[in-house]
Amino acid sequence: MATLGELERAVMDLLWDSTQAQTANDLRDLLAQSTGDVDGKELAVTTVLTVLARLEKKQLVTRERDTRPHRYRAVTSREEHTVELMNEALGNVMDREAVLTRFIGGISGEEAAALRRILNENQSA
Amino acid sequence: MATLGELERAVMDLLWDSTQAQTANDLRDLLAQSTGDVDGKELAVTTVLTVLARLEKKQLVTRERDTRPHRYRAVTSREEHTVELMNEALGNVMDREAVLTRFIGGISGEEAAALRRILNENQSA
DNA sequence: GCCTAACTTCTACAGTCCGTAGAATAACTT
DNA sequence: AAGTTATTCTACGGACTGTAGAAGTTAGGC
Repeated sequence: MATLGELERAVMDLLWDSTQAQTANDLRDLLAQSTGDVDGKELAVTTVLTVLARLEKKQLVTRERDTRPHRYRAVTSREEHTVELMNEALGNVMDREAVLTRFIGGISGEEAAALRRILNENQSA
Repeated sequence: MATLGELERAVMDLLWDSTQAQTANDLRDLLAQSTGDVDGKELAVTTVLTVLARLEKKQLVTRERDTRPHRYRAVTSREEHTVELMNEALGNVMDREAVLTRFIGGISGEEAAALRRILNENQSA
């Protein structure tokens, strides 16, 4: 699935956090703000466009080509994407159960409880 | 955690599949065989050594420096490594429960059953 | 109908990572 | 000491990422 670079990741985070489709200019401004640091660094808009084009090629974003400033949106939710990553990690392994056992051993009691709930719901469905 | 290249991954797979620590020469031979293809391509041993050095820097392998041909072994099991990857993927997300819900939706009934078992064991422990 | 301002695409370059391996160096063996 | 075997250094090409200027395109104003 190819891992994301830092800026690519930042852009995806912005797209995931907004249901609206965003223009490159919007994203550039949001990036300038969201860098926590007060360094108000503004990227060139072409930089953002390049990154968006690459994300589009990776099929992580789509763009509306009919509106004039093109508008971009994430193809899948952050959660869906995360699940894909998890499955990708799991993909190479033969003993999936062993992995899941360890994985569960590491999650919080709350989450374990949630998992139990989820599993039981699915079971009865 | 940095994603592995193809050769790095192949080397890790060999190390994970053998409890014995392996020398670079052993690994070179194993790689030549395990490439499925009959192309018996043998890498230069220095290539294998370079990759091992990089994996060591990434803290995925350790080497015994006292034996003369150094011997290399994986630091963690494949399963442990996979869990780390999964947690890394999960790390950026706020709504972990949503991810886990989707994740579970995608696994087989068998695995779901195994999960239930595991969760219940851990609960009573 | 043409011009300008806004927008998009093309091209480019430096930095990092990976596959690959020769050259140089170090360590045994006899 | 010389030869053999193993390790480290150095290097290079290709891919990917951050970055952005240059060139091309489009739509609305005059």
